[in-house]
Amino acid sequence: MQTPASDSRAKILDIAESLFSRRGYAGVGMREVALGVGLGKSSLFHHFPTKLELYNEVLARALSRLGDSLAPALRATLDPAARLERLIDALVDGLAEHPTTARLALRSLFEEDEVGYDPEAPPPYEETLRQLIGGFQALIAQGVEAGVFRPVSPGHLTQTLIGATVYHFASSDLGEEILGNPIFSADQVEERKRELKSLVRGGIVADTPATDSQRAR
Amino acid sequence: MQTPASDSRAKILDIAESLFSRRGYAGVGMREVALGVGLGKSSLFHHFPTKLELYNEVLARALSRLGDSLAPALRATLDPAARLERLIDALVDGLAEHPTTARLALRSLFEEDEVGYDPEAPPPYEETLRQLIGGFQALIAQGVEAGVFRPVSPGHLTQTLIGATVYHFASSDLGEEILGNPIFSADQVEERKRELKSLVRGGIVADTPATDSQRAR
DNA sequence: GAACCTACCGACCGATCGGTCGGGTGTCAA
DNA sequence: TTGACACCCGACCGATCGGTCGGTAGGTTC
Repeated sequence: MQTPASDSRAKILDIAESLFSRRGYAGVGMREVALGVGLGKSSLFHHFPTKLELYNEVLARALSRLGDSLAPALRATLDPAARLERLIDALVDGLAEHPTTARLALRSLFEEDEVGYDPEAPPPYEETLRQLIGGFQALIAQGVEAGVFRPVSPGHLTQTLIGATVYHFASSDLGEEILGNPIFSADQVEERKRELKSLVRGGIVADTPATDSQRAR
Repeated sequence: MQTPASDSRAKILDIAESLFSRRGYAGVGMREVALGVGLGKSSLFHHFPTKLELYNEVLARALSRLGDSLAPALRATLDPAARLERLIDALVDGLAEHPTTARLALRSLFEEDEVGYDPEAPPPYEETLRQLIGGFQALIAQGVEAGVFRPVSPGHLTQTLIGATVYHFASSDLGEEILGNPIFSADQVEERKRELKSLVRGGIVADTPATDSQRAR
C-alpha cells in the first residue's frame, strides 16, 4: 500500500509495457518480465492474478495516458479546423512521448483476437479506445457539417489520421530508415506535425485563409 | 513434385497465412496449422524445415503478391501526380484483394523483432518490402523535384500513405465499426480510393488544374 | 522385385508455458 | 508476543511448445 509496495507494481507494468509493445502478448513470457524487473516469476502473480490481466492493465494505462494528452485539444473551444490541428499536435506529442504507446495502441487496434477474448467480454481498455476514436470522428463530422471541411467521410478520415500517426510512431527500424532520421528525435517529431497539418490544411479545410493555430499547447 | 504434392504445400501456406495474419508468429502453433490443413503436425516439417521458414515464406508470398499489383503503376509513364494516384488505386486494390495482406504487411513493418532474427541475417522478405517502399519514395521525390508536388518530405509522405492504407485494411472489427460498413466491401474499397486521392490531390499537388487520371487500370 | 522417392503418420523428446503452493521475512497493530 | 498482512521466493504442476525419429503406403524406375 505504501510507496515501496506500489514500487514493484509500477516497475512490473513498465517492463511489461516495453516487452509487450515489442513482441506482443503471445511473444512475451512471465519469466522474461520477472527477469527484467528483478523479481521471481511467482512474485508477479502477487501483483497481477494472470498474464492477461497484466496485459490489460498495461494497455489500459497506455491508452488512458494517451487519452489524457488528447483531452484538452478535444475540449478546446475553437473552430473545427483549429481544433483538428491542435488535436494532431497533441496526438503526435502523445505518441512521441513514450516509444511504446504507438505500438501498443496499434496492437489494440488490429489484434483484437491475438489474445483469446471471450466474445461477450470485451477487453476493459476498449471503452477508452472507443472514446478516443469517437472524439476524432465527432470533431470531423462537426467540421464537415459546419462547412469548414470539405465533405469527407468522417470515418475514412479518422482511419487515415490514425494510420498516419499511430503507424508512423510504431514503425520499426525499417520505417526509421525511410526517413533517414530517428523517428522520436525532437525535430523529426516537429516535422511530423508540420507535414500532417499541411496535408490536412491543403486537403481538408475548405477555404484557404490560413487558420494560424500553428502552436498548440 | 507433381500436382498433388504441391497441393498440400499451398494449402499449408494458405492456412498459415490466415492464422499468422490474425495472431502473429508467436500466437500460432504448428499443431494449429496442421489441424487446419488436415494433416499431422509432423507432416508440416516435411514441407517446411522450421516454423520460422514457414513464416518467412508466408510473408514473402504475400509481399511479392502485393508487389506484383503495384508494379504496373510504378512503371507507368505518366506525370508524377497521375502516377501517384494510380499507385494509390493499385495499393488499395492489392490490399483489399486478400484480407490477410494488410495485416501481414503491417506486422512485417513494425514487428521486426517479434521473431528473434539474427541481427546479421535480415529476413528474406525484407528486400521485397524495401523495394516497395523505395518505389513510393522515389516517385514522391521525383514529383517534388519536378515541382508538381508541394515541397513535402518524401519520407514522411511515404509513411503517411502506408499508414493510411495498410493500417486501414488491417484494422479489425473496431476499425470497421468506425466506418459503419464492412471495410472490404466493393463500395467501401472504392470510397477509400476516392478519399485518399482527394486528400492527396488537395494537399500534395502544387497547382489545382484537375489532373484527371481518376480511373487507373 | 529391389531400390528409391515423396508424402504422411504417431510417438516421443527436452524445453518452456502460465500458474500454484508452502513457506520465509519484514512491518505494523494490538 | 502474537497475530495479520504485504511481499517475495524456489520448487513444482500439467499442458503445450517446436522439432525428431522410425516407420508405412504408394508410385517410379531399372
